[in-house]
Amino acid sequence: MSGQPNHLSGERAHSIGELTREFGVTARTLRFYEERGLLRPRRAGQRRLYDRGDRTRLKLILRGRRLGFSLDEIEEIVSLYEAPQGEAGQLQLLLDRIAERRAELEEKRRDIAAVLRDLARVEAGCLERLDELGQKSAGTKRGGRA
Amino acid sequence: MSGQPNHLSGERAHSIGELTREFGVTARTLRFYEERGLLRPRRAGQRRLYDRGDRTRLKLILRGRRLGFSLDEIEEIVSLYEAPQGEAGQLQLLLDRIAERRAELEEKRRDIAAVLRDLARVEAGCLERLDELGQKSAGTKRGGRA
DNA sequence: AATACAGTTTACGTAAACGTAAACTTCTGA
DNA sequence: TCAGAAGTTTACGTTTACGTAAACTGTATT
Repeated sequence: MSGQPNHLSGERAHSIGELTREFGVTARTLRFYEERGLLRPRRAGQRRLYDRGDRTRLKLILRGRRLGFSLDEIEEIVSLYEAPQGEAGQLQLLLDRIAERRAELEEKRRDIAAVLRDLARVEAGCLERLDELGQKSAGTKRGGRA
Repeated sequence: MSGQPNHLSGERAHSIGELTREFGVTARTLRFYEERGLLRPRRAGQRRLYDRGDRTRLKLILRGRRLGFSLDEIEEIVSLYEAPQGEAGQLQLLLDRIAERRAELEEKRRDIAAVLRDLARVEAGCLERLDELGQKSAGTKRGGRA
């Protein structure tokens, strides 16, 4: 008899202020996401109460944001997670959309690899150059003459 | 005696139209990037001419864009590639900035891994469900009796 | 009762990254 | 010579993702 309604199991719900501190976003942002339909915290009177599910969703949202997805895209991605378990046709559509997203993500991954590689090259050049400088000035700095 | 000025070596320069087709961006975008200082094509009269260096920069820009970096950030990253070979202090600063960017990129990489993992889970659920459906309707569809 | 604090709604403001329209030039082929 | 294509500048418009200010509510503390 373990219930689904999270607010009945022993999970503390969080205020909007707690959420802002925990995730480093402003209250405005959380309200905006709610207005967009990305979050649906329940209410205690007027006050918003965020349970574990809301926090999970928020994590997903912020993850998508860091990856440069628009809120529309994020909505789509998050909705994939909470798919309605439809019939065969729906499932196939879902699989297709998953495949699309996967392709995008893998492109991003390649992009990241490329940038990291480039940065490594620049870094190597830097270190080499620093080494040269170290050679030349050996004796004239810190290690002077004693 | 191989010169640096690219337009002197045997490299064809490209018009703005060619660039738009090659990279799938609009002319407005290219002009905007130039206005922002991200690109500096030379001119033949009024017309812009993009050489290999410009195309390389554009690739970097678009890569950054796909990763969700702002144009400001992209400018910073691209500028790392064309560092001025300064003295020790400058080099150290450059190394620091490279480290920062690397950290960001690695966070993005983890984010991507997480989303891919989640998508894989959803996909597995889908396939399982599809399989169940396939079992139940076996015989009543396409594979009838024959 | 007064003050403070956290939260609420409503609404206008804004920065980034272009889109779009207007009016003009420059070259090229018929 | 003239139409059409490709390019140019100038300038205002648009979307996204919030920021910010105003005015109000509820609860707790002094």
